[in-house]
Amino acid sequence: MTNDLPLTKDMILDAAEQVLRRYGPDKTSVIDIAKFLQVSHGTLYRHFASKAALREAVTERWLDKSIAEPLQEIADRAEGSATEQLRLWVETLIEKKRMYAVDDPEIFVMYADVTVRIGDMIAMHIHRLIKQIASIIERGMQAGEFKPDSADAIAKAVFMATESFHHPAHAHEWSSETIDEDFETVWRLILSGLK
Amino acid sequence: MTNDLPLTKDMILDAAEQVLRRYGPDKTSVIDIAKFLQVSHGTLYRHFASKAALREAVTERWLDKSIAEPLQEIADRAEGSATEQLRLWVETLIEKKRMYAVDDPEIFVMYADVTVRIGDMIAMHIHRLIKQIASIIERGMQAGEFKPDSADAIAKAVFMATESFHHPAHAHEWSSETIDEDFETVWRLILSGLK
DNA sequence: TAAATGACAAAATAAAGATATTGTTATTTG
DNA sequence: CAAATAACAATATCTTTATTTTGTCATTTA
Repeated sequence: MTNDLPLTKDMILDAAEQVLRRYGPDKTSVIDIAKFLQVSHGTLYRHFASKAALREAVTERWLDKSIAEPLQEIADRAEGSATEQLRLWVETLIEKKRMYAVDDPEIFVMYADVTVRIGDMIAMHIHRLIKQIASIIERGMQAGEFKPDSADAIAKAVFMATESFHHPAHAHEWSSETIDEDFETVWRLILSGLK
Repeated sequence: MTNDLPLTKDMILDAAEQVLRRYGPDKTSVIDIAKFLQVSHGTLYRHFASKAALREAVTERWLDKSIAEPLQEIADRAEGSATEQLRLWVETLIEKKRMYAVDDPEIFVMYADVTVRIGDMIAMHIHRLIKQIASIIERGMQAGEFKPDSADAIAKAVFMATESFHHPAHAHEWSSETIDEDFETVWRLILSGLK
């Protein structure tokens, strides 16, 4: 088809994300995405093995740029109190999840969907986040701010102990009136375990 | 119908539970349950407002006798270390959930189902469990074993911080090889917050 | 000749009609 | 007359068929 080529993976992902957002995950076909790009749908199979693979790629890219990267920026700051840094990191994770659940429901649903079936991709995403926490905790331990221990194990525990506040299966609880004070109490509990 | 009457709510719940267990939640109709009891299906509507109400009642009774009551027994013990008692209580909760997820999958699915939609009934069940934790923590505080604080708030925090290990949405994670050490680390984190 | 196409089979989804279930109530029965 | 029934309407589920979508691949195009 006469068109501004070449067609890249990223162009397809951009198109897929837009169409997915407009029609929702249930109603978008790969033909819809191909139409949007003005190519034949067969072409997309040259770039992605299956519709599922395409959806996964959209979700993965979204997780990276919307969640992991902004958090990485926080985790990389190597000055000031690790306690405050850790708190900011977890608060930001929670805030972003809450925000996207409301503001970007179609993509959030796709993410929640792959999460409950725990795909490889989600496992890697979570692993990356836990590594970020570990790096903050490690710094806090070296500064004598946190008591010495296995940073990796503690990081995973911090992630798990706060799952009520960021795991998509609990999204319906996030509209509770007491959710913020609940987090506050959990946080105090966790924090005194670190000190 | 010529039968050993009268028909009680509990008889219906017994029958419903058996039929539900045999056919699974998707495949059992109220006609199936009525057949099992050798009564007309209309009769069941004399005792329960709807099929949903009947299913809820089955789930509620199961939660009470399989989860809340055994835990109540542990929470009521007023001797020995509150630390150990709290640990036993939480371990028992986790162990029972894991066990029923495998051994009683049909009922567990019904329970998981009403949980994600957080019905009133589940909210009450959770409230009851948190009260049990609070009573243990209160005793620990009075004995000087835990530092003084709002027992109710802390109890909720303990419940929430351990949800990865007992909330049905996380059931698929329970087969992880590291689940026990993960819990161990979370528990240490929480416990030092109590002391 | 690398990339896209279009024609095709297989699989999934949608639509329509038939069947079964849920829920109500007037009637029956012990 | 209290409790169960049986007949009924409204809803939901299943079944069958038609349509669409997914995925493959031989052919075309730049």
